Amino acid sequence: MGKRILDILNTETSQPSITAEGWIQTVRTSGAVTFFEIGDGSTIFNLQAVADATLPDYTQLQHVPTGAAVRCKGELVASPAKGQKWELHLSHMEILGGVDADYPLQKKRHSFEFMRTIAHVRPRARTFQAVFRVRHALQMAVHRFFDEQGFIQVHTPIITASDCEGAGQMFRVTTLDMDKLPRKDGRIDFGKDFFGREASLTVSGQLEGEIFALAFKNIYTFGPTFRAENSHTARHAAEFWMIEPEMAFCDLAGDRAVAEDFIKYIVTEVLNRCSDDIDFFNQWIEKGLRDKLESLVQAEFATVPYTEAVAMLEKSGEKFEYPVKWGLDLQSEHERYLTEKLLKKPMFVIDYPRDIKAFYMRLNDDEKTVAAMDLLVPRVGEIIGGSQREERIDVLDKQLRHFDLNPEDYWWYRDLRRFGGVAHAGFGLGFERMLMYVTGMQNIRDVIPFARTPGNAEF
RNA sequence: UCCUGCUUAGCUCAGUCGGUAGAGCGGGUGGCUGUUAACCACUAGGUCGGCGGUUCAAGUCCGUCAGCAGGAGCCA
Repeated sequence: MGKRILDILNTETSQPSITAEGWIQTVRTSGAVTFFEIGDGSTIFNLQAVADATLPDYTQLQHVPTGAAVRCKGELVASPAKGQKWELHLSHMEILGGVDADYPLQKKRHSFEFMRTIAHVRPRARTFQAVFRVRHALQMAVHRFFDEQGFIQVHTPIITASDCEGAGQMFRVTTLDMDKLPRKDGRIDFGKDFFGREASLTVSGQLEGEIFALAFKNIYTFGPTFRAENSHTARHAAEFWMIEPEMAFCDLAGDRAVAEDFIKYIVTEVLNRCSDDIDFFNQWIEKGLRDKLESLVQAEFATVPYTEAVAMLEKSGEKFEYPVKWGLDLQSEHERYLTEKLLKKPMFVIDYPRDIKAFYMRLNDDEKTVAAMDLLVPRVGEIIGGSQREERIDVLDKQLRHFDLNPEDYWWYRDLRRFGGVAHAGFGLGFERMLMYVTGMQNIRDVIPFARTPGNAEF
């Protein structure tokens, strides 16, 4: 195994003899000299390999196609031309894997839409190499942050028989024979199914996360999440990854503090570890991306109660497509106006009306609002949603009835309030949405290796 | 599910008022002593998404179906 391209390019001195392996990104011929750019995914930059007529089989090798897998040997020397510090003067090049004529990647820009149809070669393209390097770095940063803060990661179940999750349409999991469904009283008898009851793929690990928070104090989940909504937007996928920390002995202010530290930490990590990739996105994908990220890290996040946010919007004089009124949820145009135009920095909106939020959020003393928080950031809008959880069992039961839910279905969730229950809080962050924010990519399908969306599960 | 838009060469697109199908990139061939979105010349490459209609004549107008994308809703 030869050195990675990244290591070769970071060499301090010239090298009389090195081996480099990778895929041909592009070939240029000028007179008696041919330039091959070779990449292996380790960095946004390619290694320029230079060949002339002294190379054995030079005339054949001039025609090595884009995409070919090669092993190169030669001398690494300082490059006389601009564009790269080092280049490889070839003494030998071996083609390990050729390329058929219908190789779809060309040395030009393709539409992201076309790239989605060739997800098996898409990771070879520069933009996607950068996306998936950053995806890895961001993921590592998430684990590192929580580990350093003393959080325990919990692997909450992917298959759930709990119908208490109640956040959108769920995918059913079954081993029943679809052609011969067992029936009882005219309805499908899920008692005959694998788990003896209806089962689905999880839409959230939060409720199970609360169980562990009430044992380990600070925990987080980071796993796949599934929503069967027929959503056709750039921000929705049927399968995505979600991060959900949960902290016991913690109120909404503590929740906010963790969220702010967390976002700043993971963005800082990406800036430090993927600086070249961020430069690439800054140039080709989103102008001003680097400034956006660096100012997020510096900014002191604001906190505005929902009631005040509504008042601010009402007296802004701004014309909105959707109405602004106490009791209505904020539309993304409202969120963006607040964070981009009015405050010009990340902001938490807290204390939302109880009727537009979930049953488990802690009821405030005014009995009209709940201890919820959304973190809004410029150019994206909502990126985190969280709350302090209702720990008082009488109030929780009242909330369940208020939302027409049956307390018996939530027996273990209620037990947590009877067995050493204590104030606790948490939040959820869609990993791909964060990745979109950090890379500037505008479609969630382009930050997931193999995206699942309605009608699409080819790869 | 609703609304809007798109579908023309391998890819990205242009195609005017309805009148013989176009460019760039990519492929092939040749040229150029250092290129970096290389450049220059030549060349091959088309069921204009499917079906139906209007018309002397449809890529273009109308209807319909399909696929894709975006927006809304829902949310992460």
